[in-house]
Amino acid sequence: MTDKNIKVRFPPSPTGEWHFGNIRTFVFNYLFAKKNGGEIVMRFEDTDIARNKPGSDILQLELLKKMGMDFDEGPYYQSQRKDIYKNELQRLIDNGTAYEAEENQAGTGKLIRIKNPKKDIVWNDLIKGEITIASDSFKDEKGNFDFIIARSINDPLYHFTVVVDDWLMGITHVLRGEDHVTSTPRQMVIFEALGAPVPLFGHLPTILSSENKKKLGKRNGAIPVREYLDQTYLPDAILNMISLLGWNPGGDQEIFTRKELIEKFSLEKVQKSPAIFNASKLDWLNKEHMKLLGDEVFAKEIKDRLSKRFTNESIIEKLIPSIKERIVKWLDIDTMLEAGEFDFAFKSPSFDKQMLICDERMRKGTEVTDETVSNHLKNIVTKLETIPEEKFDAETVKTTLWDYATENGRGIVLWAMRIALSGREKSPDPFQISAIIGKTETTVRLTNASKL
RNA sequence: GGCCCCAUCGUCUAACGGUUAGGACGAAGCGUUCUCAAUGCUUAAAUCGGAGUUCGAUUCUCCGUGGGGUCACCA
Repeated sequence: MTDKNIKVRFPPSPTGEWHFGNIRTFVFNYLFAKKNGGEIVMRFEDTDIARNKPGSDILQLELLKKMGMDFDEGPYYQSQRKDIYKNELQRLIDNGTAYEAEENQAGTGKLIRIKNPKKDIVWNDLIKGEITIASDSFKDEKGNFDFIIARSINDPLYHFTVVVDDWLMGITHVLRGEDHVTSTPRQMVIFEALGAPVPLFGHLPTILSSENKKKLGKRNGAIPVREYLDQTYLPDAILNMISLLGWNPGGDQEIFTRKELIEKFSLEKVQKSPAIFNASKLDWLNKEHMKLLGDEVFAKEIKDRLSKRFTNESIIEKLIPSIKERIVKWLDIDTMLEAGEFDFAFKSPSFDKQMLICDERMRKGTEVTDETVSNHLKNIVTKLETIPEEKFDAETVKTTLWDYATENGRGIVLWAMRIALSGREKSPDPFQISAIIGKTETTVRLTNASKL
């Protein structure tokens, strides 16, 4: 079911970077357009020169690209369309729906106000249903019912430029944040004055900050989406996360590919009430999406990152499985790398001999001396000597040592072995380490430790 | 405050007017285990309140309460 006539828009103002609240609106427009075979127009609303941040349009475009969200038309810049607005403004004055009022504050001309139709304005919101707002609500503090649409004939304001553009660009569906609900009747009045068809409106519930449950914004710690990308969260995981914020196709499924999201999206299933962004779910989703990528991608990411510090490729290769299960995002590999968590694989550890003795919890009351530990390590070496070089894998090492460890206290024996091999309190198990570093290195490290 | 919108576990949410109100994240506990992870199992956790309609309301209506949005010569 596609409708070639559907056309939506992305209309950001270039005033900074997007957070989840901003991009969520674009995601829903994107999903809606893709689902229905519609088109997307990109348009920068930069009529307030004072608020614009130079370069942020580029940043926003880059983010869209990184997220894999494309558009079909534009980007337009409203600042380059002043002639169009001027003509339309003049037309409204001529047809009597708007008029020039008092001098503006800047003293650069006369304000243009639009006549209040003095009626209830009703529309059927795609998400919220029928909404009625009386045009009397346009009244400002000074009691003026006719709201301002331009500072002067050369200086149009937001409501006016939006309407003119949506009309001229053939926008059929305006999907935007709930914060625009009260500006919708004003814009409908402008559409009417222009003699333009009114598009369909759908107002998405706001995303609230977990901090103070207010609309997400720079003030309450809204993190730019770019930072999540920088932290190597997957675009598809972010897309999945955002989509589920205020929308759900109706079942128990949580993991959606981009394709599935597009297939299943529908405005009817959009929630009416605001949602709070929950970062820990993103971690989980990201992990799930990494799994979807497959083993080769894991291998490549891990190799690329480890080879920045280490050169022994066969060891890097052996490290892959144990890394794979520990990470939530690619950046975690770098973090672990910097924390020295992989050093044991490439060089002998140095550690204090106290560490070889496991703590009370593991030795369960048994007295352990340096000497017993030393003997255990020597015995382990003796047993490992019996394994042929080519059969020195984790499984074989384990079966070779298991009974001995069990008889003498697994906590005592295996802890000592693991420390002797890794020098770390937290690491993969000693059998895996042995397999990674190989027979020779294993026996050398164990022997050295037994002499401490 | 006026106007508009909304209301299910802590969070995201599911449930033709009939379900022991389901799932997921997170949390807790247990199992496995030498550690950390991972994994498996288990548990706790919600229909805002009050009327009404109905044989029967999470679901429909009204009132209350609560939350959010918005009230610029910003967008």
